[in-house]
Amino acid sequence: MTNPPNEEPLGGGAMLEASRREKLQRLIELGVDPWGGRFDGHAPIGQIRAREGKIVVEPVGDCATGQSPEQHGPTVRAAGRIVLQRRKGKLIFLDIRDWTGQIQIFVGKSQVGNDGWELAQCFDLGDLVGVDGELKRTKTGELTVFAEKLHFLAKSLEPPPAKHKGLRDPELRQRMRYLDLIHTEGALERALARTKIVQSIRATLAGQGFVEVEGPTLHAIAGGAAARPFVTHHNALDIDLYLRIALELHLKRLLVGGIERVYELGRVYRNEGISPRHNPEFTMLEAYQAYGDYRTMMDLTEKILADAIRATGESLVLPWGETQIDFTPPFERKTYNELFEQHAGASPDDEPAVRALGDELGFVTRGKHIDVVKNDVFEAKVESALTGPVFVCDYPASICPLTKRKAGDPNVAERFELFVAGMEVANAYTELNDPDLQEALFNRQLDGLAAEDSMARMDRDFLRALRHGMPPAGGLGVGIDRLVMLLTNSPTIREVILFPLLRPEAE
RNA sequence: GAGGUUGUAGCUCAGUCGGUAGAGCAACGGACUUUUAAUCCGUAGGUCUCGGGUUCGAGCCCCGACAGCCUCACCA
Repeated sequence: MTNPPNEEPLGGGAMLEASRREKLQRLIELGVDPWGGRFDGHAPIGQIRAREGKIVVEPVGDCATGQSPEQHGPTVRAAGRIVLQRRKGKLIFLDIRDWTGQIQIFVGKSQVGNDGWELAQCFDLGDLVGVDGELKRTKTGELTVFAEKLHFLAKSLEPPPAKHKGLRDPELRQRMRYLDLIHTEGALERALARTKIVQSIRATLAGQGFVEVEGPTLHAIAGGAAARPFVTHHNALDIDLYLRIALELHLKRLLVGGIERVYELGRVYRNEGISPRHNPEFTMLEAYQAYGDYRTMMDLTEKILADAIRATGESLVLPWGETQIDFTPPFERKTYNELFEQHAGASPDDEPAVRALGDELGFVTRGKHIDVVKNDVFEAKVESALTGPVFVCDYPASICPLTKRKAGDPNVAERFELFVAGMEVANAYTELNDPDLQEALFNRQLDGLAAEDSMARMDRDFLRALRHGMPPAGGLGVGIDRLVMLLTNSPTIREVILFPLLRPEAE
């Protein structure tokens, strides 16, 4: 390539793009639209590969002379992105990839003719092309489409990453997820696995008679969880609104309204930090079943998980890092106190010992309710030990403001959290439907929590709904992103969220 | 928000003691009709993240900013 005179020599990146633009120009001169158009009748590459058995080998000639036998294969049409290119004189070997697989294309000058050969001279790595040809094997046995006609479908003007190492920089992988999906081993599969999991969850719930609804994402009162909300503003009404932090309170209104099995699977927003397990927007499932309780939701949880794993085509024993997790139901069921005793090294009923543990761990314990201290200790000492899957059952009532108390023991709430690999992936209650107790719990400031962080925002309409009578019910929440992490062996939430929050790119 | 760590060609990465900026892939030119990360010959490509400072001299040392990652905090 020569630079026009009187112009600055191009830098590396600009030079790479210029060479591609030159080929784009050449395509136009050949009368080819570099941006292609509708391309009918092509088969997914995975399906094309499955037709390998249709290749017929006729041993013509003499085997003794080493003459290669004649092959006849099916005529196929494929479309995909060029991911590798090997030019060898008047031959080109292309590897093209679509979302079902990858296959080699043989382009010979005499086989595709001068027009086809000229077209192939305009190919760059990353271009999208189509091909008609015969499916056969090469001398070395590689399944190959022997091109008879080439089609240009779209030009790629940016150079792709290093052809085998791909994108390594996690920042680039997240900012340019499109490149990550193309070039990172397993990235596309993981994205599609997430879709399969979500589809499976919807199918399981539908099979159990649940209906899906869409609650509001803009809330006047952000309730249903203890989290700081994002604030936004409605201009016409001139009011501040909050992005929802949970689905709970509106779904329960629908329970009052007679939608007896109801769920929502959608995005919630929490104005908090980012970590390998947290993204400010994440996907939550909440499901409510009238006349059930938290045990009903345990069975449902097991079914949702087992179905989802089967939907991804995996066995119920899944790899997780260096270890494995067995998701075969039923999952272990242990009480909170039992696990506390086992892993924290103190009796949960021995208040001085629990407080001492809290002090030891560096928590502020003074003036805090014993259950808050106990839960701090639990989170620090017990949760990480729960490789699970294990249902942690029967939480201290005072840290569960939306949960029904156990009959005969007002200090214990009918709640479970499902832990796997030290992560909470599900949280379920026997839902509190006593409006007076609910109001009292909203009113009671939880010890040690600032008002803006607590559940203590009063949603009066929700209480009014409860006063109209909510059926006793079981409710379940599942963090979909974390579930997908576990089911796809992904160490960070950023691997399973296509576009995680990043600071804006500097200009 | 705090601490640690990383930032060098389009991508992946080297860069010694502070002394003229390196490789592989990709690109460009050439050879090659069954390659497999093709090979071989040649060419070009740099605001060393940004801004200060120390120094005769900074990719390297110091200060600050920006961004990613890790740990912690908030939280699920």
